[in-house]
Amino acid sequence: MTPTDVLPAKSDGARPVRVRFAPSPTGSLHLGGARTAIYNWAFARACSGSFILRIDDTDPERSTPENIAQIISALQWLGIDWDEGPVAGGDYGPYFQTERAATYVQALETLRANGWAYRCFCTPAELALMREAARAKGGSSGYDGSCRALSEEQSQARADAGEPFVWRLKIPADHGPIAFDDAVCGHTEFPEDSVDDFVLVRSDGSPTYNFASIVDDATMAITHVIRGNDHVSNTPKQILVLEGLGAQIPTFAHLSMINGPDGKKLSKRHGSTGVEEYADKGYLPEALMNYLALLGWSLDGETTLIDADTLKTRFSLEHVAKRPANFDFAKLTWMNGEYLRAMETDQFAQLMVERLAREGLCPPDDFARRPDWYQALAPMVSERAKLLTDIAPITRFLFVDVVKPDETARAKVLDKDPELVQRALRATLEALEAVEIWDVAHIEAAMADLPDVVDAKPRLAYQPLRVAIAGSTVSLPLNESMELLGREKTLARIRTLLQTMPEA
RNA sequence: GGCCCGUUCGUCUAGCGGUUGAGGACACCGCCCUCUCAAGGCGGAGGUCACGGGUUCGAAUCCCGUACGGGCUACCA
Repeated sequence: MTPTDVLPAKSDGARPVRVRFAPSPTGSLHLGGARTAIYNWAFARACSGSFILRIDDTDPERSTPENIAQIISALQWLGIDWDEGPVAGGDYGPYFQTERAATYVQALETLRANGWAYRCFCTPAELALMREAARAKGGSSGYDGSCRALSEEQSQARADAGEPFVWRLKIPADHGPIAFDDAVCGHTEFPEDSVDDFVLVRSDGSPTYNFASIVDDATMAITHVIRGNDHVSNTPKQILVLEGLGAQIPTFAHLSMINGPDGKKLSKRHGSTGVEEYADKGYLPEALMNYLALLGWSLDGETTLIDADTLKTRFSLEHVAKRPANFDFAKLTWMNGEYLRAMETDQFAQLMVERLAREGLCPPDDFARRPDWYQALAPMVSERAKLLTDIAPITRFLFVDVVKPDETARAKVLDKDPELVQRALRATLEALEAVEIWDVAHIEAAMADLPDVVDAKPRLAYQPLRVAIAGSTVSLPLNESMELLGREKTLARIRTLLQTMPEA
């Protein structure tokens, strides 16, 4: 097999769309990476193309199996599926760069055969000096190409003698500016002298990112390279490699960066930057995907709630914004609430039990044991929760044995008008003790005239009861709460609170 | 230093030369609903479209410059 066999033939015919997400596993999947993955995935789906996951692990120092596993599970959590890559397999593998050494060797062979590569023996010290001098002169600060002067014999002899060297790209002297039409940024041009003869293969034989990545894109027949804005300056280098290889040049689409709320680069300082942290914090994958999709892309400027199915059919590169976006936690959180409320009752109830069980408030199989109870509770909770982590605080009073009035309840209710509290609680107790059938309808009927009985405004008449059963001035609706709590517990809590009240 | 890019309400965005007195969403404020909190409904405030020059009958929309912000400038990715 000759090197060119692995390269797609140059052709003007429309190729089937193939895009890839190629994270380097030097850390977990962060928000920016997740958005890039979502755009690639949505684009592939909308074009009926293929979405490929490739692990760009050419940095041996920082790449770890743990990071790879984490990235994969984060993508799965988000609901992103890939047609080729780790787990999925595919015809263009392997999908780990560390397993693709042969491909890079072949690509280098092709480059050499085409006169596009040469050995460089310069030492790091020499290189540093060179950069310094170039920068002082005020021009571009790249490699000056001194090893180009070496003849093939000299070069080979020094290599044979064991002198360390790297392979550099030999950019044709009269090349001219390198231009490409970015699907997001539009026409982009780089002067030829702004790109230097960069390193292709390190002295240890491993390929650099700018070489391996684009060779893989070519051999994997990638048609659209959708990636972060930080790669714009790498693009001319990669195009040059493609030219040297005689390979087809894909369409590039560079996405703007995501900044923190303060407009500065997103970092831990702003809160969570890793996708899995959002799962822990109680965000739904659908909400995170929706939010991230809208951070730099819009469907029509009006629609804000966009589900995965819509993304998969309507996503397009044309509406991707050029400018960087600031991450807004408040909007993400609002959106999460929207998705929570849109959930089917049973589905939400299951999530609820999962969360409660995690807190030790109920057994893991509690939903199966009393589905009706949870189905009644679920809508009241989903209406109030913004995050999954809100569930436990909201419902805790239904699961614990005793509730203790919190500080606000003390100050604003119990201590404020003890006399009214006792009056209201006694009246409530009396009314509830008479309830024959313990359900919302009967409880409600019994409680309806409480304000008249205690001669207080409704809000004041009912607050003591709320404190008694929930220990708080804020709770789920009372009648429903009492039904769910059960007759005995409800009455017991009212009596308990009454006993703690000072004698009037 | 050099090379590239960006700049519309606090934030995310719509806008591709006239139909825009710049539209939507989050957040904020008010009212309604109401046993609290939410949810929901209604309404409000918030933008001299970074700035300065052009081009044009007409510019947020096209061109040039300035300022500010960002990226790259490694044998990192």
